[in-house]
Amino acid sequence: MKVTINDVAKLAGVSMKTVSRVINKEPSVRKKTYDLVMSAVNELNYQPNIAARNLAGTSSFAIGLVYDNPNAYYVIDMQNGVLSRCKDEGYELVIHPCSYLDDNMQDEFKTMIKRSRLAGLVLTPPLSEQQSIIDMLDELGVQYVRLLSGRESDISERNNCILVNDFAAAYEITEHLISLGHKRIAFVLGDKEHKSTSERLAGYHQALQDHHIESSDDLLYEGSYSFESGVNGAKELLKNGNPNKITAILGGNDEVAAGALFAARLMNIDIPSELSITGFEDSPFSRQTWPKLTTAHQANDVISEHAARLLFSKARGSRKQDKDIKTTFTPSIVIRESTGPAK
Amino acid sequence: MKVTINDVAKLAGVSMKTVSRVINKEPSVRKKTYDLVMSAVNELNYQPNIAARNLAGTSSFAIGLVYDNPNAYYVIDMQNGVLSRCKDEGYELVIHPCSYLDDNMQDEFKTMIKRSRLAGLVLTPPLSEQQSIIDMLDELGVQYVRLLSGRESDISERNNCILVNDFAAAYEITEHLISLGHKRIAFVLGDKEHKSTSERLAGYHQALQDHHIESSDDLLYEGSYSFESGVNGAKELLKNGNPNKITAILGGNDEVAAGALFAARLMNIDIPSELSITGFEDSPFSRQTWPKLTTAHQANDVISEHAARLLFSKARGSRKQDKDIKTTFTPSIVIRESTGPAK
DNA sequence: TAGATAATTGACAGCGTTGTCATTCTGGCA
DNA sequence: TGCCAGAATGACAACGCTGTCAATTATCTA
Repeated sequence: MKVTINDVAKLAGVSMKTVSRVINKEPSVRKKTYDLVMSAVNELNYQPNIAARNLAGTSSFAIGLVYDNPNAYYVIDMQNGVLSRCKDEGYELVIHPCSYLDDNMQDEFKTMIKRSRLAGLVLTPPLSEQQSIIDMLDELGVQYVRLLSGRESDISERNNCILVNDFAAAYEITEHLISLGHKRIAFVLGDKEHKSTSERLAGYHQALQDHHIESSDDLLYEGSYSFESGVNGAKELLKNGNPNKITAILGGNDEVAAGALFAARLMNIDIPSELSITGFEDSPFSRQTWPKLTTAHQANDVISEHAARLLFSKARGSRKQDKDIKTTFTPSIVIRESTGPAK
Repeated sequence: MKVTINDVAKLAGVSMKTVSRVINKEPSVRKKTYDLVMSAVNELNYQPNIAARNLAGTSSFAIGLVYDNPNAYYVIDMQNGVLSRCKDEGYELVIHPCSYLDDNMQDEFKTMIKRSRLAGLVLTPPLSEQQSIIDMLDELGVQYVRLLSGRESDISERNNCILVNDFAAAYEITEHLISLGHKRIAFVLGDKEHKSTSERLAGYHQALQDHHIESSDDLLYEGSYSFESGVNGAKELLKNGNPNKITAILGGNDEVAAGALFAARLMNIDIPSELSITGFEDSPFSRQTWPKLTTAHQANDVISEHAARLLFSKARGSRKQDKDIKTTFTPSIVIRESTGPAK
């Protein structure tokens, strides 16, 4: 019934260990031997037993994806990206959602890691930004790759980070609005603990400054990355102070932008003739609102796939960086119907 | 550094096997011994090694979640539900997305199962409806629980199914519309291969019949469970034949309903004064459209958690059904702003 | 209280790999 | 041809747990 490495060895007329070498692509196996073993593997349709490999080997054949993000689209994309890489490498993926606000989390997390002896971890924001987590992982000696919002320049330990340049994305979006004649551009910010929030804000500020438009704090709403926050932020921004002056709103992400759109509807403000709204990320969301959102495309599945690549490359202990691995991603603007000329 | 079962045994002054019994909650361990072992476990902060358990034991400490569903909200909910149960039971979750249209899928699937020797599988629709998959699993002797759309009566092998009564949900939604005075109620159906589609259609028909409203094929649009399908379906239904007569549209699910809403906007049709629209599932979607959707609430996380419960209970080989496990779920209507009196 | 039955515990051999280290080839060079 | 370094292979002991079955202890019955 179940085929073991011994069966393959017997059929190929070599030792167990040689089969092991072949399936692990270890060097110093003669081509002839390699082919011999492989044909036995195929003939018997041999599948190495993961549990045994995990037990016997120094590291396991599974990596973990750790996230604390309520956005379903985001998580799924991340997951699929990592998963596709895992499949290619013959690894398993262990999913670990965890709330970084939860005090027990760190313990539980530690337990999880000890139990499953993962080969490595992919950390997504905002968890990837938590120094306490990083410290713990370093202490435990666990490999990890962090997905971070940032620019190439400002991260020191580049070799285990994948960067998303939210600064550039925000700059581009803001510039797009400016080119449409907007001057009073508001921003409904995401959670302020998230690095992406400050990066996007910085990009926005830089664009304004470069175009000699003065920024003002009453154009900012400190919200969170949620639909509701978008609703509330837009309501607040549009009612307060100089309602008529604001001609464009940057949503912290697509959900926020969708919320802003919702609020505009409530207030009978037409989009885009009276107000332009933009998002970030280009989640399916942005194509399902009315009107469709101008946003910055961020291929989360591709990004996470590269994170997994990097992790495997590190796990293999290859010193030199794999050329196929891209470690910096810059979202690019997608112009749809939610933005138009300033009136 | 790493604590093994032997360390615990030594500290507790019992044999390895007794520790094993304790951590596996096997019967016939004296209370005193149990406490002794447990305190040793706690003192050493012992974590059983999953790989070793998997290798030594007859079945592994991991279950799989298999899905083929493009809906991120759906998948995430399912995943979280199963995950929360896994955590309680000390199991790992292996995620396995797979396209049921793909010919290689079945092979790949088989490989995956052989590799990881999962304790069981949770199958979500539409995969759970594929007879070929079921046959394969039976042949392989793999435990599984199916999530299915259906009524209690019509499933024979009840003991490994969790049912969602889409019939009742559709009936209730349709009745709601009828009570608002609607007579020409259209339905943008989901993928016709999905059981949920036929169940919802049947519930709709039954409600119409019970209220002596005649149904007609030109009130039906055969689409799929996507936003685009909702857009196209609504366009088609509202332009064709008797455009003015249709006063309500049932969306096959929330995405479809959101699409229909989008189409209505395009056609300058006001919701709900000119047209009522409803969804299914009560995904976050339904609260983020304008206006918010009347829909049927379906707690996918709770449902999948129960699926996992059932799976574990079966894996444990308990003959009698665990009383805590609910195997039938009936979504209940949530009335929001997308439905109103027929004009 | 003896004897029998049931409950509890332990010894030990795997589970299917990989790591270590010893052994056997191979080809190159004197 | 003979010798040697280095490449290729193999033998065997882990890895940390659970299953099996035997040994021990507690409990019950007459």
